[in-house]
Amino acid sequence: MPELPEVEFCRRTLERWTRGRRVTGVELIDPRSVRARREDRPSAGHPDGAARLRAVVAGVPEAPIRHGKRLLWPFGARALLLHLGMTGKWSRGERPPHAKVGLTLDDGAALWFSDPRLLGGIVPTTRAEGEPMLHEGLGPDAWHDPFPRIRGRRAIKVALLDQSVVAGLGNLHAAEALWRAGIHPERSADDLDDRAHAGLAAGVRAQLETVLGWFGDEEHITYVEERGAPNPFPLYQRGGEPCPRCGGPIGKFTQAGRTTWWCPGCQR
DNA sequence: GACAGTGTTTAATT
DNA sequence: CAATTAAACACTGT
Repeated sequence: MPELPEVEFCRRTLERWTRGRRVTGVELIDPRSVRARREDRPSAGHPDGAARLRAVVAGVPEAPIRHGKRLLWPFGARALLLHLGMTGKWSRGERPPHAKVGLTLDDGAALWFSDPRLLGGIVPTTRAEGEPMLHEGLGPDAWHDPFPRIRGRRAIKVALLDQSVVAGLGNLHAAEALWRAGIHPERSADDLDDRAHAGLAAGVRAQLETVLGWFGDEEHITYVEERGAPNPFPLYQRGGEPCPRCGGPIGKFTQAGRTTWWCPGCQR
């Protein structure tokens, strides 16, 4: 369930699973997961998805490239644009529930794309067309690129969720980054001085670095994903619990239709 | 049964 | 024009 660190982990695992391999089999289990255009909704599955998918993976798989939450996975001259949506996941081994696409490799391994809510998708395209699709409408990558000076009257948390401002942050990590920076989620971007902006950039970097560090380079079970795994976040789904920094109760409210968790004691 | 949920797009509204 | 809200997508878990 992916924001930038989870998508980056997905990128690394796909690269590791397929380096030096070829795809020998493709199974399109649910045609709704393959789209003709990036912005298409699940109800508009690609009319010729299976054939287009097969044509792409006939090439030699290369390392996927990430920008924000999108991945471009080149296979020679063709490529797949991947988005995980809310519940998309690539796994290896046993076929998971809600598997939408299966790939068989020449080492016998099976790779699966599963996505119960169908908010993710796969767009078969060419490398040439995929490159602009990877970046279209997105601001600088929150991890690789210099953090932008955010402007506007909007609440800073809402601006952080706007992928055209900065690409890769989602509801969870945006809230945690603001907590790290000690900034109130409803402050407007224009209201932040240079010092607060620098703190925000540092908070985002620290948040992403921390979560990327949890994954490391090896195959790991991810936190919230495993049912019953402990929640490692100080704020996420912890309304009413004490803030680990100031001890005050964590609060939550709604912004732009999403739940914002925050600490009234240490976010000004 | 009701509702929230690590996402994105489009339309409607203020 | 800037910004917000609602709805849609489809399904699981509480």
